[in-house]
Amino acid sequence: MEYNFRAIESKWQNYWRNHQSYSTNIDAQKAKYYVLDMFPYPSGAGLHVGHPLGYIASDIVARYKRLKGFNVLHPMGYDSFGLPAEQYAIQTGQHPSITTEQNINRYREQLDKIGFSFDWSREIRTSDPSYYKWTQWIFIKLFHSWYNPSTNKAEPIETLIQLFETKGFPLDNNSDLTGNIESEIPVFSADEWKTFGEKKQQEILLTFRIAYLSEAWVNWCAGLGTVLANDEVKDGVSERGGFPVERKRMPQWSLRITAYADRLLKDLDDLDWTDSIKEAQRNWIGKSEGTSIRFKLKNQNDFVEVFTTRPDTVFGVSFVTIAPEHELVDRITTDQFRVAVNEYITMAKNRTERERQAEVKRISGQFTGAYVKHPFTGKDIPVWVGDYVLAGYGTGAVMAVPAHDSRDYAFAKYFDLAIPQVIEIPNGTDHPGLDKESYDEKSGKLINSEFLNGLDVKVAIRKAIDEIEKNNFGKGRINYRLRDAAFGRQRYWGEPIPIFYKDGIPYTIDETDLPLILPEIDKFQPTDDGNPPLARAKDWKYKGEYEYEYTTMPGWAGSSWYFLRYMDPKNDNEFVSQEAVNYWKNIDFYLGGAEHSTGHLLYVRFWTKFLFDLGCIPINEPAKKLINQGMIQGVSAFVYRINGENKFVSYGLKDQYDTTALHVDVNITTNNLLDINKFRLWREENKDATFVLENDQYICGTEVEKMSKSKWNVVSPDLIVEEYGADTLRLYEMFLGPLEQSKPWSTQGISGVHNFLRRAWRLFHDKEGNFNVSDEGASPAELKVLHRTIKKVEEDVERFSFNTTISSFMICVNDLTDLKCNNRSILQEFIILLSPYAPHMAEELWELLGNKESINKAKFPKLNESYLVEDSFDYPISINGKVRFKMNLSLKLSKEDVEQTVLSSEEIKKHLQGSPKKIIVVPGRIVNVVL
RNA sequence: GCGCAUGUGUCGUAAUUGGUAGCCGAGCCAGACUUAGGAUCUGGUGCUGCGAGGCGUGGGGGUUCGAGUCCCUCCAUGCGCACCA
Repeated sequence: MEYNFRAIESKWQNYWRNHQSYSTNIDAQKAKYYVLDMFPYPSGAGLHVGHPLGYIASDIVARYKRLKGFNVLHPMGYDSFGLPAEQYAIQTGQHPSITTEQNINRYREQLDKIGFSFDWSREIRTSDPSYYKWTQWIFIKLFHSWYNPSTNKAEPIETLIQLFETKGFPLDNNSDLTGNIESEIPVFSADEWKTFGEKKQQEILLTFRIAYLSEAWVNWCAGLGTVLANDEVKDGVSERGGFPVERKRMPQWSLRITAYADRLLKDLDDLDWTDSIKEAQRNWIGKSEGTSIRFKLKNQNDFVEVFTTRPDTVFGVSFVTIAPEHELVDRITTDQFRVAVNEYITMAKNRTERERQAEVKRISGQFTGAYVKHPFTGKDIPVWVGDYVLAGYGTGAVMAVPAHDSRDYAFAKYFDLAIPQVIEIPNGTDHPGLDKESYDEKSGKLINSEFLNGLDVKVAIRKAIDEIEKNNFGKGRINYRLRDAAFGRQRYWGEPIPIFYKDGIPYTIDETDLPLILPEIDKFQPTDDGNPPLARAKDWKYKGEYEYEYTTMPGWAGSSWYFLRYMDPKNDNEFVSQEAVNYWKNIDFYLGGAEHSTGHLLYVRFWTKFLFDLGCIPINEPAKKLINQGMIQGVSAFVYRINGENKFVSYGLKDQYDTTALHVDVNITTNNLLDINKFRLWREENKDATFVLENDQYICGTEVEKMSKSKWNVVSPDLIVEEYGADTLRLYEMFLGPLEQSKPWSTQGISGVHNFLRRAWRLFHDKEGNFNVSDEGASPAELKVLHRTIKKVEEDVERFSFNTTISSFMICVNDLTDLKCNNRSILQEFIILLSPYAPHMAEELWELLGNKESINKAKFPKLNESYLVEDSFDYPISINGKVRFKMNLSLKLSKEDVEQTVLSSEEIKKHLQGSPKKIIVVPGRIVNVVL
């Protein structure tokens, strides 16, 4: 019987389903292992061959760990709230839940065909009320918590109220409570606090909550009609849809992730994640240490506070620049300059983010007419407004040191401002001089700087901070680039925020009223008066009386804690039971795309730390080990239409005509050759197309691009499964190259792995195709092949190198075929090794070998190194003609003999039997001697 | 501009601690078998040279008895951040 993958694969997929082979329960007797894939958003395009890449790798790890005796949690679910389903609803009126349901069914069908060992009894969907009930529950916790800087963790808001009741505000310890708080909090005493009414108290508390509502600058995307978080904006346009994004000030729910900035940064060190992801997160958090300095305004009892990392250059300040949005602008501008300043600010505000970024090189600014006093010299320093200063970073104001900062330099040159030098440019640098560009390096000796003169930059920085703090001009300060995360979306298809308003103050709904179900509405657009779609819901009031919050949670809310829910997905009383989370703890192996590095992966760490602080879970990081699978790109195919004609010219001849390149569906091409009949049927307008061929063929042009429906380069795994089987797909995707590398999809070489499976199958069958294994004892050669493979497979899986494992399998099968091996025990162990990679075929052969239980209950073979000993001599040697000689310890000499013996190469030769052709000389290592 | 990653035959790649570079697969060449299959099997295949040999891991330099691997520098590609003070 030939290897009939179709029959085998459907047989075993049914078996696994009917026997619930992969459902998992807590088992205190066994060590746990948690393998998790980043769950997909179920898009309308279905799975393409890129999706399964990571799922196959994680499935191999899950199956391998089961064979190793671990209790493996390997769940799957759907991140099913999101924009595309809603955009589709706006266009067609079809409810997003219907679209989502359809897409999920299609995903499931496709996933099932690949033979994954997911525990589907634990499936979750973020859009399911039984799931988002707990997302809302966590939001309520976030609302009722504040970040206590002196304990450095989140605490119930009651502990803050207690502090207010006993000490008032600010608190007497030196912890910088306001460092993370944007709004200005008035000073009040404990007694005053008690006299404040409910409304005033709630307003004050709101500014401290981890989930808080405030007037804030947001990324407003008019195209999507919603606010976006920083990581959802790329190059000034929305990541979804590519619509322009502008800055806008509006009331906005935010999560105080900035309170966790330092912990998010520090704890990266202990994570086994790739450097690039950790670096991306470090950059995103953007910690910088510096100093705040207050510059007193001339003729006014107020000051401009700046942030700088270069306090050493304080004597080089020639002006101060503040952001156009800065609250001081209006107050300090003199009448003489008011018109010009207002004009400038209007211009700056009307530019979109994209325009602003595109025009980085263009310098603009306006003098306000105001002056500040230099803190040390008392000299007058002009104050300018400039949009190169960002309102959202630091204090929104900078002390400009044009001689030693390139941006200040450009500004000073443009407006012809002074450029005083305070650092000597060291000899030997190729700096062209201060009349050409600024000197930004952090090295050199200070000059023209009073008490800093003669000091080296690094020393001067410390000295400057000391002096600034001593004179109370400012203080050392740590700044983060990270911004609090915008949490409300003016959209329908998301979790309703469990908030209602009473007297204009937000309150959380009672936990017993959860979940707050997403109400039905008839249209998905915003209302005519600009409210989010939820405002359309009829009779939707809390307790029939209070208005609900109309914005919904962002896409990343549900995914920020889903790994916990898998542990206990059906629990109606808790988001996860203590028993479950204490057993499963964190993810042992997390796999997903690198595109989530500053989004999901930061948020899930944030929520985990928050839940840890409140004592809800015993872990403070979600995943110790993370691997990012590379993207599988599509290879797009192009046809070239002669302009103005319905005539297409083959790739090699296209330059002789005036043509337009058009994407063509890659599924109607084979090896870049266009199937002309299919092309004519593909689209109505192609029916009468004519062609200019080369060698009677139409050759398509190609280009590697992201796999996407619009580029017609999507290859579905279904076709591969249909033609070659799921096991071949699994093997091939792993064989393509290192998991983490991106690569274009190509089926060149798929026959190689397919043939490998057929050859493996043939090991178990005689020439006539009858199942045939022998019960004779295994030969030493066969044992050697087997154990070499065991060793390699084990090492490779442990270091997540799957492509090399497959080479080892191929070598193993080649060797066993050469040895004409049909030994039962050898083949049985081999098939266990193979089972994580090609589970269907492994199950079938396992059954033919007479085993009653599924192969996933088998034990991973034990390695016996003694079968691996080489029969050749092993030697190292030689430094500068003098030769230290080392011998394979299993042969003649002891370790001590080896390390003490010093011989010439002639002498080595004497020690060797026969006369070696070549000796490879290696101090301290063992290498072959070629005889 | 800053940061991170990558660079090896015709192609995908391998070489776990510095130790015979190119395993495994694809492609190509030759042959065997054949009910002609997109089958199977055998041999060959880094470059160069008739040959012994020489040269070869993006370029240049260094450390080392020995470098694809470590260090410096430059180049190219990909990704991330970007007027972040």
